[in-house]
Amino acid sequence: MKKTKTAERGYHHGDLRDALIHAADDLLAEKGLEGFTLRETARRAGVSPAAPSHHFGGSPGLLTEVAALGYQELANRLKAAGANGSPADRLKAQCVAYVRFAVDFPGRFHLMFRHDLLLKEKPALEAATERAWEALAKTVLAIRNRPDDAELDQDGEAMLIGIWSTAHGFAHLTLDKKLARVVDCCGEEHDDGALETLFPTIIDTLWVKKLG
Amino acid sequence: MKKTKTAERGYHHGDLRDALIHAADDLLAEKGLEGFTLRETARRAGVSPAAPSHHFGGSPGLLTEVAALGYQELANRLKAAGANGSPADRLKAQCVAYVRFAVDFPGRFHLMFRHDLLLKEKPALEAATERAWEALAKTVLAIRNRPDDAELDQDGEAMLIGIWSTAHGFAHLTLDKKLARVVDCCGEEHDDGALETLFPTIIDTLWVKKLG
DNA sequence: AGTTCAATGTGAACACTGTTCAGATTTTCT
DNA sequence: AGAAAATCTGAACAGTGTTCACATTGAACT
Repeated sequence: MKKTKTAERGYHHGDLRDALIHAADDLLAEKGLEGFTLRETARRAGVSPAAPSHHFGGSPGLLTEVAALGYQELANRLKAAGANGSPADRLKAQCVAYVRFAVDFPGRFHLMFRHDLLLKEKPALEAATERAWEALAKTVLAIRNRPDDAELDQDGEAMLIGIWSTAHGFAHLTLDKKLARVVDCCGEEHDDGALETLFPTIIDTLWVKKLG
Repeated sequence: MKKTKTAERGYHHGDLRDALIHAADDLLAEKGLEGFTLRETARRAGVSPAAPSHHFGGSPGLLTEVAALGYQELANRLKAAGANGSPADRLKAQCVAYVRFAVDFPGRFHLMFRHDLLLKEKPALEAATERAWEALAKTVLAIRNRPDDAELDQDGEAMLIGIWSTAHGFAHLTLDKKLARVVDCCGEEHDDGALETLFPTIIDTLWVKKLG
């Protein structure tokens, strides 16, 4: 069965798989994606450099697992943000939640969209992606006065892609500090300032104003 | 003076600087950003592995030069797309041009927004970025019925950021194949299909409809 | 002209990286 | 118990970016 009393300093770690995933996630949070290293992950888990490749078949295998975790967290936040309020409020809250996730976890976020580092066919990743996607889709359905479990029609999909693109692009530009020049005139906390005030305004004028 | 008859197989290459930049650009076009290597760039230019670092001080120095080239090309395309037509048409054309640039040069595009690989303070990069930015700004000014050389007010900047975010996010999602699931129902050439039909529709309903 | 001098490029080293693979170690199954 | 499967190691390999003493060259200055 599962080793519940593991991590006793044995030759066998017990649940090295999870330990490696979390070590990689921690490393991503500390040093960012560009600071990530398979060997450093192994070092933190206290195992040999070859151990991760043994469990995950290589670097992409491990990173895919971390990315799936990221999509899980993102889906949770999107669901929470889309829980209450009018459809317009839910939409706005979800867009802000999307960007806030990127700002809170830049390493995870960058990883999640680096398809050159991931194994896209992995079911864990696909399922987690689907959950995040559906959280947004439900809000679009609500906006368009459709039942919660309906299929998105073509206009709905276009709207969803547009919303996603706007949030995704804003997140990327924020992380790449491309908005600093524009925003630094408004206040010191430019990241939060742009996210908490400017970005909701954009979403509002873009998607919400035309609904009323 | 400048060696015009260079590349005669001498110890001194003559204009190795430009040769390295173009070798790197070619490599990016062939293998993408993840396939880029400083040593391979040197190999293609027919020089030793240490030569690039000597000229550019390291990998980021060289890549920054390539990124500046990319911003130049992007700015040219944006300017061309925003040359004729109504403000709304110009906006739509520029957004499509933005995404088309990303699809045509994924290596360059990815590089241009990887601030961890670039030296942001380099003037060549800053100037080229500014040119691209201004091409979009002029269109926003036209939409808002302001003179061509006016300053963007706060609403204008919000609009510009929103437009940029939408195009940027759509470009990223397209390159990361995140839209395949949605678009593959519409046709085989899904990339071009989404870019030439779906994306203009999105921009249209987002930004243009509210102008008339 | 000849000689200095800075620029330009080399080649070998260094400290890394991801990956592979035979073998050591441990658990699990029969 | 013994056999088989799972787990982890340690050393290798090819490849990377970067550094540094040293070669080579073109230009500038007497």
